Amino acid sequence: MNVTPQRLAGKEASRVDELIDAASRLISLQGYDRTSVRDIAQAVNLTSGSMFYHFKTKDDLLEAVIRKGIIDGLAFMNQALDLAPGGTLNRFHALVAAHIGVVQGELRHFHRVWTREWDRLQPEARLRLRPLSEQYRELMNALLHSLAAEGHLHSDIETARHLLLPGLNWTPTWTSLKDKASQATLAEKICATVLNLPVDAFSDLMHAETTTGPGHRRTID
Amino acid sequence: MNVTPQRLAGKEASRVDELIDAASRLISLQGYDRTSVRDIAQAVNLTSGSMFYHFKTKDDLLEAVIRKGIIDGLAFMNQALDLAPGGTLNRFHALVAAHIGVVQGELRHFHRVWTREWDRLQPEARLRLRPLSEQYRELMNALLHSLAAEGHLHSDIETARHLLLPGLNWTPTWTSLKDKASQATLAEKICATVLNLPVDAFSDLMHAETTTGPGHRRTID
DNA sequence: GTCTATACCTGGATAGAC
DNA sequence: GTCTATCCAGGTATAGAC
Repeated sequence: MNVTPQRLAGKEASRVDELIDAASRLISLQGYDRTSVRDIAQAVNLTSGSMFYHFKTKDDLLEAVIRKGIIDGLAFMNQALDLAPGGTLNRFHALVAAHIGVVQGELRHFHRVWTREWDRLQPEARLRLRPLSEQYRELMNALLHSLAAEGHLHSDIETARHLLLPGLNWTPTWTSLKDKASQATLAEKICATVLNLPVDAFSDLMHAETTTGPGHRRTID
Repeated sequence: MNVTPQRLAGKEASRVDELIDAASRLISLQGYDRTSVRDIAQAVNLTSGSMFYHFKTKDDLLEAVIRKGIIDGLAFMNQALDLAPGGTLNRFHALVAAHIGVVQGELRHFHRVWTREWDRLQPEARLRLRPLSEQYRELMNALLHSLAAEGHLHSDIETARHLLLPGLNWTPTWTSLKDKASQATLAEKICATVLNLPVDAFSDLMHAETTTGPGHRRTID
């Protein structure tokens, strides 16, 4: 909403952006309460006093971190969907892989702050961010509906989402996958699990779909 | 391990127990860092100074809370398994329902502290508690293996557990179920989802098993 | 065992010089 | 915009009386 103080001139990240970045990293690693304003300011070579020029309170900074996390995450997910081959199974896999990318990749600190510190937010801040996070969840929801419509998913959709998302968000506690390839592999395993299939069976189904499938995206050319 | 100061005489909970109880509630609601020793002490009509007679540090109290949470949770789960009718699907449902009971019932504050504050523990404390929490996870693991052996579960077992447990633990964020009946209903929905079945189909399968099933528990009488 | 008093520290936030 | 200096609230933990 607000234009950054130094009228977003060239390329160098504004102080606000640097602060948001450093805060995401430190809060993700130490937790909000254990991360002092002094810590964060120091990380970008500022003194604590100067931080309050850019953010009125520490809580405001937290909100900014989470907002950026959701927005960047959404962009990442949408981009993955745009690049995904047609066919519901392929798109499902792409979305799951993308979410794993968010949770394990460069956005991982933002995402962890989002999920772990969400209820440290002031109630009004939660209200402001809610529509954004709904959008995120809705992406997954839509795909689960498609899976059901095409007869792949037989269970209750809400319940499936309630198992899938926390499970995905929790993956960093038992594995750490920085590269896209291993993220895609994990995504296959998880997609297969949601459909109660062996991984190979899911793989085959998915690839079959790309070449001969219902082709929601196939052009007629 | 240690006998409580007042040689565990009659029935009244010792001070230590009261403190652990109050701490679990407050920490669950406010988070560890935002809950002061003064808060906790006051909740059981003590002054902060007196608390340090029972626990050397605040960290020790946190460890005690989590330890009790795991131990009581284990007891609850084992009891549920003992009472469950024979048949793997029934036992699976009983275990899932029991875990929901832990997460949503009287032990919910303990469980939340366990999952949310685990990484605030000192590394040595984590090491001490690890064997206990492994035991808990192993209960679910064993049942997923049985499900696979009997041809109900086709996906990778580890992955299934990695989806199931966080999903279960996260239920309080979207629903609050205090009574056993609605907990059992939710458990059915979740079991069905793990097997990618409509709820009714799972229900039928499960009840069929009780009357005619493979009967691991049926006696020959 | 529990209280009171207090030492000691670190946190968020502000004021005013530059 | 950033720094320095500072205020003040609140935290953990200890000492010693009762």
